[in-house]
Amino acid sequence: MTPALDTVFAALADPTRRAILSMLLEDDMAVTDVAEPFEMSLAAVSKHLSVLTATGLISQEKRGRVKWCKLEPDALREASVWMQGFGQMGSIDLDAFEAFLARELD
Amino acid sequence: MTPALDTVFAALADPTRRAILSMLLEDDMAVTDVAEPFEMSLAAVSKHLSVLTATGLISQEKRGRVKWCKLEPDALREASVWMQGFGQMGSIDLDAFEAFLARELD
DNA sequence: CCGATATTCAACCAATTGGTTGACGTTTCC
DNA sequence: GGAAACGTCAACCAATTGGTTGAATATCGG
Repeated sequence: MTPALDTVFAALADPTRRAILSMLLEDDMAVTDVAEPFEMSLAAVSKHLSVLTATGLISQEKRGRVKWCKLEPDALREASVWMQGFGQMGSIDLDAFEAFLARELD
Repeated sequence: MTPALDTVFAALADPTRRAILSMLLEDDMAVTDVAEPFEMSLAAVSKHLSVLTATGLISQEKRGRVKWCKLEPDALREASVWMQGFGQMGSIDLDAFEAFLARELD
């Protein structure tokens, strides 16, 4: 089940949540470490992480007393495709785009 | 000035507004015509159009007594690029991507 | 077992959002 | 001039959001 566009875009509308996603691009992180750079309570960051988890943009796994946060970039897929329906990307052939990616990432 | 990611994503989070953008992909439309398919007041749709205008996703021009709404897909650019920083698209070279587009759209 | 660490829960609060209705200003047409 | 069409404004409302604080729950290390 791909996440609904509503919730994905709503999740991305908050700068704190976007920053968290960027941080997780580097590596998986514990909740406390995610919260460290932000000037808000740990509880607030915990809520943001709940939102991201609910939309599927991250996943959380508890190991011992620490809960690890992991980026789930696939959840961005549907939203990304939707956006590509507009503007310069309007007439891209998606298969050709895949092929391009395959070549590029080789 | 490219619109802030905050406002663009927030604008896209509402299904009515996304539907409006899709409609405008076909052609420019008057406010009344935009509102027609929706089961809500004209005033409500007018508000949605104000939000879209404020973020730069559409522009509005009044000619006579009708106000025309026009899609401004460039406003999606920044958000689209941001999203491309994640997932399968993580390591794309943007210049190569542009070149690919140029070839593709030729 | 005890204290420290990691995280969430619950209650609360102010601000924002998405909708309503009714009145209002323009422009058009007969 | 006057009615109808086009659209916004203003006031209001309920629900959601993003934050706070303080208490609660696990888990770890000595």
